[in-house]
Amino acid sequence: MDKSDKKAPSPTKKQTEPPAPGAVRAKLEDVASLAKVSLATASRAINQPDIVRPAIRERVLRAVEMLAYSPDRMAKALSSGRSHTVGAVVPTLGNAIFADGVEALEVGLGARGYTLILAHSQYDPTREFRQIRSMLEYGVDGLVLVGDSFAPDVLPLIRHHRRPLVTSYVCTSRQGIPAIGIDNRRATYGMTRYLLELGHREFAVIANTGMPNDRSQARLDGILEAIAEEGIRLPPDRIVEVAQPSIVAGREAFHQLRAAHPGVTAFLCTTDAMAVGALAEARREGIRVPEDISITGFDDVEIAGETDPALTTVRVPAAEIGTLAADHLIRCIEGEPIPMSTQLEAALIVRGSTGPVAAPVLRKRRSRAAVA
Amino acid sequence: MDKSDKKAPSPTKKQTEPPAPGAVRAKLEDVASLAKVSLATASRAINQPDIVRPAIRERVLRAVEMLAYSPDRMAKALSSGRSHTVGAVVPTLGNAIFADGVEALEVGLGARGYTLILAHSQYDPTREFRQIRSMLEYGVDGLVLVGDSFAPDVLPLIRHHRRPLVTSYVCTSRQGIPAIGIDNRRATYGMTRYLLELGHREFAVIANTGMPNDRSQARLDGILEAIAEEGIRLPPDRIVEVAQPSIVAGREAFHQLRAAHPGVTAFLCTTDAMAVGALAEARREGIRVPEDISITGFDDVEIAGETDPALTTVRVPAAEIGTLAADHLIRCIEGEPIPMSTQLEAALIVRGSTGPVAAPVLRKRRSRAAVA
DNA sequence: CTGAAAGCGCTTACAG
DNA sequence: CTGAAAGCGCTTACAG
Repeated sequence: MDKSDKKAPSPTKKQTEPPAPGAVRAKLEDVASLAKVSLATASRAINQPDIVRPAIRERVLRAVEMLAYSPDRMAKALSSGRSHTVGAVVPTLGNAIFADGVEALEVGLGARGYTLILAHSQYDPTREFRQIRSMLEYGVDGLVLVGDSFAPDVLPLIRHHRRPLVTSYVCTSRQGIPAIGIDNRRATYGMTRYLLELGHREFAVIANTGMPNDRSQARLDGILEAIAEEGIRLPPDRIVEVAQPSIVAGREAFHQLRAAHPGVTAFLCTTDAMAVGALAEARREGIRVPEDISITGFDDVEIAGETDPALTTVRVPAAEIGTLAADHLIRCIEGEPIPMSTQLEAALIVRGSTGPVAAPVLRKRRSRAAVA
Repeated sequence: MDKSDKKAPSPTKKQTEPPAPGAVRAKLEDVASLAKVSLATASRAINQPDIVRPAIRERVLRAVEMLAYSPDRMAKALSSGRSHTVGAVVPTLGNAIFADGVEALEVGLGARGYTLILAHSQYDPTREFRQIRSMLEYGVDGLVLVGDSFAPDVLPLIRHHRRPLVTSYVCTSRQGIPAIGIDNRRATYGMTRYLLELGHREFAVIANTGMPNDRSQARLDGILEAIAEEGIRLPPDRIVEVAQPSIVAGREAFHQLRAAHPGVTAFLCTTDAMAVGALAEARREGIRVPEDISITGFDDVEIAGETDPALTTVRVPAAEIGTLAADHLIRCIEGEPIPMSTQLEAALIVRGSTGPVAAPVLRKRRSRAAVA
């Protein structure tokens, strides 16, 4: 019954380390019999300590120690109906706001005994649907998603499995999903107003709306709304829609926009990565920022503060989103009420890449408008 | 027994979509009775189709369709002893090489029916240990880790659970773990030889070895080895060790090194992020790159190709590492043999941030050395 | 507060 | 090729 059939593996073995390598993993039954209690009591001593007499509890806990017992979570999940698992599907880990959000989510989940199951959709709704279905089959206790638009079957499927759901990076949902995030539209609206006050009237936008992306769409809408109030409309050829928000995509889009519309003074990007690319391309073409043109980003990733000039952008509180998503989802899983809408601040971060519009540009404006 | 107790939810309901929202999730037993076969046969028709008579198989599969049956993976795991789950713990998602690696890992796993359980350790061995233990309790079928140095109890624990293990971002392990990655030491050795051939003799290093990090340590060693062959030694104050490989950390380290050692002509960073910071700081201080000094990175993340000048660096094939890690681990789980060491190419990418050492610098060299 | 027993939803020898 | 039954390792009413 003891390890006497094994020679002492090493003379340094004296702490509570895993039992002999050959030993088989202990199960609750082993704990129970070693502690001379029933299975039920052993289970209770571990999971609801207060409900069992101290003396017995101690005996069980000691047995747990001795056997290096760790519960089989699959069995636990099957019998209790709860897997203590949460699924998250994000568009990509390549964008720091998602990487940071996922990190915070994992920490928040882990702190409360939940395990994270992660997948990324690459902005593809079909992939996203499959990931979600797979997680549901897996038995996740809840789901955190991104945004508010999904493949048509997604929500019915989740409801069918009766699993709570939380969405993130947006602050409201039209589909009745609790949301934790920012108001993307309002953020770019504010950003654009700031540019208008600086005197800008000629705008162009680089948006990663090439793939379904309601956050970027909302950002684009916020821009259009703000300039519309000043009577400015943006012809379609002043908006470049890219699929992946990369630096290179930003660089190319900027090059194209600048060539077609040399009179534009303000280039708004719906993502920092694209703005970094635009900035790099402007430098390469000898265009001075912010003297000749202004460029803005969105996200406030680390590099945004380190470019030359540093980028004016909007801060997305990614870690906070992840932390709150974990908290709200767990509360939801455990039957507590949570707010349907949690709006976090999306601060406008003004740095060196934006400035007052240069006087001469105003002259060009009318002629360009005529061309369009 | 049928859904006649519910009014038709909507007139558009005709495809194979989830059953009425109120319907309870079907289990294998429901499938079996609908198909008029035993539980065992239903199970076989789904999991080992070839072993069951075609007519019956069809009947079962039709029942699966009708009931929108999806197996309970927890139950499956408990009874089969395999969870079809793989755990991965990486230092952080903040570095693109890990984000990309995890993405590829997840894709590779998903393609073969495995689910990814993810955690990050923030370079903390104690956290890593806890994550691993939690995953093992969880019942993962295998583990992918990073590097070759772990908290002392990690390997015994994994062995105790008899779970296969693969490590990544290094190409060999002294602990007998199958490894998939690059030869970090050799990569910086090559990089340094290249700088030596350019005429550099005064070096400084910014390394993220502030936290345990055998990859960065190996990179540092490669540098020291190469210069040692030329009879050059690096005094400790020419090496700045930072904990987190951030842009800001690189900036500060560069500032400090440059102030203390103005004669240094080559600054090697063990990470692109730090090199980007160093580059930015050099620009701010009016130091020309590569005319006055050379700066190198490691990783070849996207931004490395977009700085001005673009960064000379080493390419880490992160996606390939993730893909191979998935493949090898699954093969290992399924009892197939795999190579113990898989070395991927770590190409030296020469770009604009490095150049021949400037003549005048050679003059300064001796006096500076005297100062040190 | 404790125990005997049923049950979670599957898989898989073991017989037929 | 198919079925009846045991079993995976826990939890949890239900009695005492």
